[in-house]
Amino acid sequence: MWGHMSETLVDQFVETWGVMGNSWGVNNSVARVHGLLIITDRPWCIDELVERLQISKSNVSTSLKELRSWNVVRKVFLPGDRREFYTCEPDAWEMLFNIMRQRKQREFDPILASISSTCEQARQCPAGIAVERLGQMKQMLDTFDKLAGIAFKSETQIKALVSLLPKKK
Amino acid sequence: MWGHMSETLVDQFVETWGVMGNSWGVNNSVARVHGLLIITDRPWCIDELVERLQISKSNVSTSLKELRSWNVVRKVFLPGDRREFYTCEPDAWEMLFNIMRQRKQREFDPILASISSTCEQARQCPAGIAVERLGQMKQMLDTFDKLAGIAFKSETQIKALVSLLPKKK
DNA sequence: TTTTATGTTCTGAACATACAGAACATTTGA
DNA sequence: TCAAATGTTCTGTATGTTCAGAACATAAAA
Repeated sequence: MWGHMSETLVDQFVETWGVMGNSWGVNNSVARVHGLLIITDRPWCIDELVERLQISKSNVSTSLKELRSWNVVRKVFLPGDRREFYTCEPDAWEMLFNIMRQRKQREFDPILASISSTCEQARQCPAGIAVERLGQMKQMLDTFDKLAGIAFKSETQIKALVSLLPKKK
Repeated sequence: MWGHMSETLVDQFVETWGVMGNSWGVNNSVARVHGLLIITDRPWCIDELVERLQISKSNVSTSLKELRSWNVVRKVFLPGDRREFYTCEPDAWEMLFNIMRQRKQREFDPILASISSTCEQARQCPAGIAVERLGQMKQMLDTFDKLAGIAFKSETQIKALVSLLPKKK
């Protein structure tokens, strides 16, 4: 009806996306819902997702909430239908950048702040291995921070650059 | 005895490193052992770690095994001591690259293989949204694979490049 | 050999996470 | 109003993870 790929192949992709989520600390259901939205690229409502993925409505509901908080999924309304439909960011790279931005903000920035604070306190200590190592770590995190800043600011250029890489292996 | 930084600051760093591990799917004990080895930069034996971190010997033992499997910690023998000591990779960037290499191999490569296989099977299907999206995903993962290959091969240059970035915020 | 020092693996209890179903809330149409 | 449709949040159970202590293994010293 919406695509021409067999159900089995869609399942295969959804399954793989779920496994990938696991590696990255994303709940399996969340990742599978996301995978299905990605591969089918059309709006789904909750009950359809329940039926297709065979998971509970509450699970689908919370998974969608999570996905929206990562800015990779959004609500859409279909004319003449009062149900809420969900669809994912259509551009794969844009999706990736959204996720990276969020993760940096939630998981990296607080760590950098914490290390910086420890580093600051350590300035009163006499020099030594520990102080030196702490500085090294902070410097590495700072570099990461800077690189991320550059990448997120020049997103369009990065995507253009990436598209210039040879396509075929 | 080994450094001049206060115990409290070491604890602070170890704690932060543990939290950071959590974000990245690394067990808290594993990350804390690693954090302590990083910040003190000297060989520790199991019983010392038990005493310092107040966790069980079995926990320390398995944590060290895990860290060795990531190539970020290695055994060393001190002359006249039959205990096994453990120390971490001294270069922060080298450490990061080791971890990235391992994670790519364990968590990314199998996903890429799986998606590629699905993609291959989909070539017999008539064109459609799903097939197109699948191709997009594969292309993105391929690009990542290529970039990682380049980065790991030119590790030294990357490190040099990174060191050229302005140091202060 | 036996004992002691050192490390690893096994086991069960405590803790955390995932998730279905129930209960609740809200909106729309009768 | 009330009933039906749609979504969200709560609650208890099942499943998975973490980790201390016990049991086991190995090697050095006595």
